[in-house]
Amino acid sequence: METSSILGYALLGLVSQQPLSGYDVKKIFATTPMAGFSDSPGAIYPALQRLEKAGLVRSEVKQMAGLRQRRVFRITPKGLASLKAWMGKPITEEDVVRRIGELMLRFAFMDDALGAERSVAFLREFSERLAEYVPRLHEYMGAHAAAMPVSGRLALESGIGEYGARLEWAKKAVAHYGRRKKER
Amino acid sequence: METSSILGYALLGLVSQQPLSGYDVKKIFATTPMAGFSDSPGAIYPALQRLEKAGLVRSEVKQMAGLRQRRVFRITPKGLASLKAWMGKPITEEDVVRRIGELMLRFAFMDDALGAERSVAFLREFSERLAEYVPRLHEYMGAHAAAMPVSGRLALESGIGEYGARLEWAKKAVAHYGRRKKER
DNA sequence: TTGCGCATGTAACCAGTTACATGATTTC
DNA sequence: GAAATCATGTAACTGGTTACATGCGCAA
Repeated sequence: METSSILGYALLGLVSQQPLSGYDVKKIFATTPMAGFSDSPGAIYPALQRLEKAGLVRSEVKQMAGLRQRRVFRITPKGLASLKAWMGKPITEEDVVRRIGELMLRFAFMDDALGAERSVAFLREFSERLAEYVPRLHEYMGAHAAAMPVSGRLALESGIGEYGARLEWAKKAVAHYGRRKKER
Repeated sequence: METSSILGYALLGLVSQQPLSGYDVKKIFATTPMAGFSDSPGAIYPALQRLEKAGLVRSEVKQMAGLRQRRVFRITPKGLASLKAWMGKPITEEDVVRRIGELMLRFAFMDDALGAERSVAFLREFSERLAEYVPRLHEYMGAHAAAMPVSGRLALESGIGEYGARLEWAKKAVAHYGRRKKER
């Protein structure tokens, strides 16, 4: 199974929802809260080319009325399979500690790609991992606070706060899905 | 003024507090919440070499009693100047949107390197930028929530929650410095 | 007619990843 | 004496950054 970079999966996720040109992607990265990704053409176009070479997306040139030509990318079955495999991987502690951004990205397209049930399962697993990790951060703080420089300690507090916010969010999100299910 | 990568500044910050070997750094990245940085030798040793070539750190080989030799790095005046310049840069909205991790890193060594006053100034500026950005995220949510996929909307909510946590933290941190000042 | 937004791409460079390689010292 | 840990490094590869290059269509 082909694996991609984070950017690759972000692109795969985007084109899984709707066909997009490189320029569309550029606008998304430049103007929506999907920041963190570079909106430079030197990042986006080669990444799309790599995905196409790997058979995960395919493109066709369209010239629309009046406008100049655009190369529009859409996901292939193989691409969708790769996206789903990436999303469906179990969540490790390493993921939580070092790749939290990737986890959020995995979730961001999940409802469309894997459905509500798998999304809730992801959120529960995510909560579990967070619920294990947050106390570990507190312990670390307790053990080392005295030896740490002031701003280092504060920065760690910030990190703990962020992880706490993620945990709270995950619980709320599970509850949200619970309500939606009942409503049907 | 030499500029470095994020990793470069992280190393500079660490060796500004105490002399460290590459292996010490490796341990820090592997075992403390200073995660996000790779603890692989292929990242750390070349980065230290680059810093030395740029004159920002210097190293000497020490053989300690019984132990095998270690190459210990310490910061140079030029390195300290570079670190301070990086920390002291004004905080842009771009920083808040796309480089929030770098901002936290800038702060993490700030008290030692620039002192309490500059640290508080940084926190205030940080709070301001966040206080501008968080409402913008809420507006975006209000305007686009209906058109967004479920998990996309939830992921955005998570992002908003994280930024909110950072803002709360920054306010608390300013207050913390305020108390410390009074105590003296 | 100048300039901006749309739209796509390439090329040189650099830094980080992964994997490999080596050898000393300590611990079981 | 085997295994784990200490400790430092290199090399091939890959992907992202920065900068450059091009050209269309539209509006002032």
